[in-house]
Amino acid sequence: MTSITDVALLAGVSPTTAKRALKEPDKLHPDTLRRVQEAVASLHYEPDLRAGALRGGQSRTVGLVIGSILEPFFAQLARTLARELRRGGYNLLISENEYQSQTELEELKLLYGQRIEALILRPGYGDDSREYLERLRSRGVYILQIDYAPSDRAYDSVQLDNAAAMRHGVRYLAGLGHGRIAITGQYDPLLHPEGRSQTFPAAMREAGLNVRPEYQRVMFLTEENAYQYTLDVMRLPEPPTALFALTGSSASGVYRALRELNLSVPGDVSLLSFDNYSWMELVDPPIDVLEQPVEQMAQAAARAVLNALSGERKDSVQLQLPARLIVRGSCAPPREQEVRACAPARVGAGTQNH
Amino acid sequence: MTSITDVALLAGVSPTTAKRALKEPDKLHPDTLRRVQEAVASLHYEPDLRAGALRGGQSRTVGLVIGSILEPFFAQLARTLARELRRGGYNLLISENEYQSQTELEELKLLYGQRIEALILRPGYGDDSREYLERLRSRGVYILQIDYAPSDRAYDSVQLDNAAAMRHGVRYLAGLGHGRIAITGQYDPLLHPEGRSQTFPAAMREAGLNVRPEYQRVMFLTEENAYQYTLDVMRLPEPPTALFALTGSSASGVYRALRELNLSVPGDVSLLSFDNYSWMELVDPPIDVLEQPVEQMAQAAARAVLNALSGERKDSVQLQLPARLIVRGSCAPPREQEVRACAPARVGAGTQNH
DNA sequence: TCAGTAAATGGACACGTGTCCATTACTTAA
DNA sequence: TTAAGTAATGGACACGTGTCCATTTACTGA
Repeated sequence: MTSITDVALLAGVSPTTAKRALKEPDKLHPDTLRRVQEAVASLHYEPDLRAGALRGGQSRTVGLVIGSILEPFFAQLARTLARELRRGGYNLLISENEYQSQTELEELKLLYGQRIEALILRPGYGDDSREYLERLRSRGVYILQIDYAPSDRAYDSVQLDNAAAMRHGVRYLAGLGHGRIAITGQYDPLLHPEGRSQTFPAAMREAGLNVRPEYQRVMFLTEENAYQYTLDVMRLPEPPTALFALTGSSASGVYRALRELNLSVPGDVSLLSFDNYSWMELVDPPIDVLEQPVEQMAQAAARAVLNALSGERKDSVQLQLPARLIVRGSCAPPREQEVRACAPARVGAGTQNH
Repeated sequence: MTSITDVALLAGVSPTTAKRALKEPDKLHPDTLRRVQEAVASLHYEPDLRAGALRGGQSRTVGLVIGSILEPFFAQLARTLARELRRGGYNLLISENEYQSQTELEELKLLYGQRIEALILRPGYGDDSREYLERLRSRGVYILQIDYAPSDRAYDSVQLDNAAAMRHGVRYLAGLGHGRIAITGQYDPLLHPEGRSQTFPAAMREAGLNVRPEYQRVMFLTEENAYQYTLDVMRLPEPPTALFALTGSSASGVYRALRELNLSVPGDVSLLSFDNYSWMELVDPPIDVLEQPVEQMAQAAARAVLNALSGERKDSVQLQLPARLIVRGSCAPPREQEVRACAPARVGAGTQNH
């Protein structure tokens, strides 16, 4: 392992001088500088960043914990974050928690083992990891929640305005005449913490609608779970007239199940989804979506981290970005008999809607 | 920053003893062990892995350079690799090269700055990075190529049997009667190095078909490029009767362009794609694919790396896994007039086919 | 020529860990 | 009681870097 000492030896100078040739070349005599540079070149010397970080006390490293790298939303987030942070001189360590608090804690410990300076986290939030986060913060790690943040505003956060998006989505479906709306997942503070299902009941109430207990199921946000859920819920005596997928990959599972059940969209059931993935405009009908401003979120997050680490500003960051509804054709009014079936609820709702 | 020294001080023992409480607890007197453990708990001490790695000379870190984390194939690869390597006690650093040799070199340098012990690489391969790889190897970094490897077998590799897959795909299309086949990208050793377009001409020759120069274009494997390519090539006087997408996200771009051109699949043009993404069976018609055994590739790669790092075996690894053709309905014989139009070529081919 | 100053270089140490070897305390056998 | 052996603990150093301060060299002006 060639080190700066080897370079110094070859160039016939002290290690300090050799180091200066790399960091402050203008402080060296031109001849010395040249000699050292030649030695560096001939030995192909490259500094050990870990050693430097150890001495300097700063790792120049940021940790990222996301739900799943297979979800394109997170993949794009990770890519942009990595790019922006690198531009600011930081490396990004990526790990997954599968939305589960269980695996989260050990991921966090591993990251702290690398002495990350900041942590960008899609929280899964068991009590354990919650306590650990607090410890991280007390050690000086800047913590930024992304994609979801509990209501207590304990840490900075960048996320979609989930409540508004849910309101928007539910109002859109209710406006078409839907009363029996089901979402692919139910909020649970431990097992399924996220801001969409959490605000679903309120959004329904505002639209004058009720959440049907038989549509509720706590589950992780995977395609497979959404598939199974759809199969089950569409076989109920009174199936939903509209399905609302909380993530893009959930939508894929929903769609697959509907196909298998030979149900037409939007004839038999309407479909609305979060995220705007490119395949969603390729299916027939193309899917109505609530698009997240991913790029914008990632850049805002990167900026918040770089700001915090440069020690410039101390004001709390609580960013909520708006979703954009894109209508393509997967949502339509429910069939006549369905409308009649749930008319009472809807009529009562009509006055409160808006 | 609390270190083992702080723990030792609090427990009233030497740093060496304190360390032993963590690594070789059975060598300590029970009382001492307890005292140290209490100190560790009350200080919430967690070792600095970087410092340990520095002293031990081993970083327990593996680097991964892939084309794009947005390509689900790579995302799944990264996930499984991370999981398997972690099980073996290694961390995975992920970075992207966008299939370009230009950005690759600086990614590699940053990774070596972290003193990775092994490198798993989807090579982009400029001359610069090629030389740098050789240097990495001479420094003891184990190098494994993934998804693509030049024919020189310079390093270990795990990849799809691209030549066989291309043969399979072309033969399938030719068997349906297609003569004008276009692939979404053309091999170029510098700008577009990958094993599919590289072996396309040979596969066509074997089927007795010619590669049309007007279908050839060097381009990165992005959805957008595939989209633009499809628009252009389908507007030629003699457009292809079958499109062969080299990656799953390319297929998405192709599909979008075909929709925009109001071309029906497989009526106007057939579509075959690499990768098997879940949306591909949701579109109408569902897409015929050559599926890669992603999971298997990732596990083989992880095994190769762990073996090499444990110093057990030294035999070269040159793994080529087979693709699986899944027929769903996006490929069909070309229209009558098309068949007639390219009949001469095809008839000549018929005798050589098989 | 000499003092004074700036430029150029070198030495010692610290970061937090792991390893090697030395030291002390305690047990066992003759 | 003593020597030998083992258990338990401590001290010194090294990994490769960055920082601080000391030292040497070159240059300027009177």
